[in-house]
Amino acid sequence: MLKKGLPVSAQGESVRREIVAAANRLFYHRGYNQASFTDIAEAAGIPRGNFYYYFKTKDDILGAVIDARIEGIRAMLAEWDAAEQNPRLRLKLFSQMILGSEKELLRYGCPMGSLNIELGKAQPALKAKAKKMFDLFIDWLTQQFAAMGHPQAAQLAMELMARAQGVAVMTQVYGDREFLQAQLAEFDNWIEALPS
Amino acid sequence: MLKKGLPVSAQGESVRREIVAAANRLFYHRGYNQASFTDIAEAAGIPRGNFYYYFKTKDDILGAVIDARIEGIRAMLAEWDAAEQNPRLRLKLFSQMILGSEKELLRYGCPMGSLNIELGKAQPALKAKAKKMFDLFIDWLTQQFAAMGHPQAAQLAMELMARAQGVAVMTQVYGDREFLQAQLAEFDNWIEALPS
DNA sequence: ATTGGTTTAAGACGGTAGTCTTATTTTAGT
DNA sequence: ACTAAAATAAGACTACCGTCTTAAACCAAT
Repeated sequence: MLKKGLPVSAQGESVRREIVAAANRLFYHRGYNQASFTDIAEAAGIPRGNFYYYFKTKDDILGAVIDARIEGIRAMLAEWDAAEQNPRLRLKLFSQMILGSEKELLRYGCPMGSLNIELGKAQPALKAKAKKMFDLFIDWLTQQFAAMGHPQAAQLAMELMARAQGVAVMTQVYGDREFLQAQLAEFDNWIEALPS
Repeated sequence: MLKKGLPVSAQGESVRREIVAAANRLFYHRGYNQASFTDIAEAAGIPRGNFYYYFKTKDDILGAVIDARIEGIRAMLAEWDAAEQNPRLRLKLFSQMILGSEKELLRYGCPMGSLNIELGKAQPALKAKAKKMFDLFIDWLTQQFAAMGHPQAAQLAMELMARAQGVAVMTQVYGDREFLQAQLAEFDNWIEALPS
């Protein structure tokens, strides 16, 4: 028998990816603890019992989901870096990304923020993994502010991320897309008004 | 038999309040869906089976918890109104309140924000109740900004609450009390700098 | 002291959670 | 075609979830 979670053939790999994709969606839409194995199996189109071949525990699935999200974030940030040299314009790509996920944001909030909040309450080991998604953004934002010659780049990054999270929370709480759009317009103004 | 949730004697009332207090704490610390009847019963010091006498369903308990929280918020806002006439200084009471709950904020995030995010994902009826906590603050903040003669008082209220929520999220994610303190100091500066 | 309603206590109930075992089918290399 | 590994499928298992019933204990009013 094979070590769990490491399918060998290409088709095994693709089933595994389907499970992760379905779990990713469900963890976001319902929350980690409210998404059951049965839910994920149905969404992925595999029988419930087949799970154990790919993942030993639900926590392992979350681990794989977070890894996939991290990979996605890395790819997105690399894309932004390649598409735009000017850090100010790169920051605008960040705000455009948020606007682009408007619809899901209204319904489910920020996938990083809501997951971290849920896990932070009583699942510290899992939360430590989930925090790494934030680290990627914070590091990237810090780089942009540093490239603009700002001495407190890391603090600015935290500030901007906090504003984004706050907007995400209030947007979900009030289901208010106009608030979201207005706040993102404010982001852009703030970015343009940044010194240097 | 008596209509559930309405004990008659004083001691029945006090047991009911203990249940609500224990549930309140656990819903905050673990999340609504992760806090079980068994947990609450243990914390309240009553046998599990005794619940049904006071509450028909878990949702009913949450309803009572939210009512209690709303009552607490109302009382707090009334206190602030009584203690301070100047709206600018009232807003500082708001930021002081946040600082005062620093310790729990670091561990569990904002009790209003985290509950709304959890319920917003897949329990719309319960979330609608939870949103009312936000309404109280938003209305109060709007009143203060209006008293300062600001034409866009409601928008400012949403903005300030969004910043507070964002700070709460990042504070919990990074367990960073210095960030919290620095951001609250910024709040105070921002409040002072507000035009009349 | 008895009665009748209030409160407490214990536990049964069906359902579903996550986990795990086992048997069968499929696949790829020879 | 045969074989050994990989993958699928079905369902058993324990534990705990929220819900609900029932009987005993308590208590105040007569």
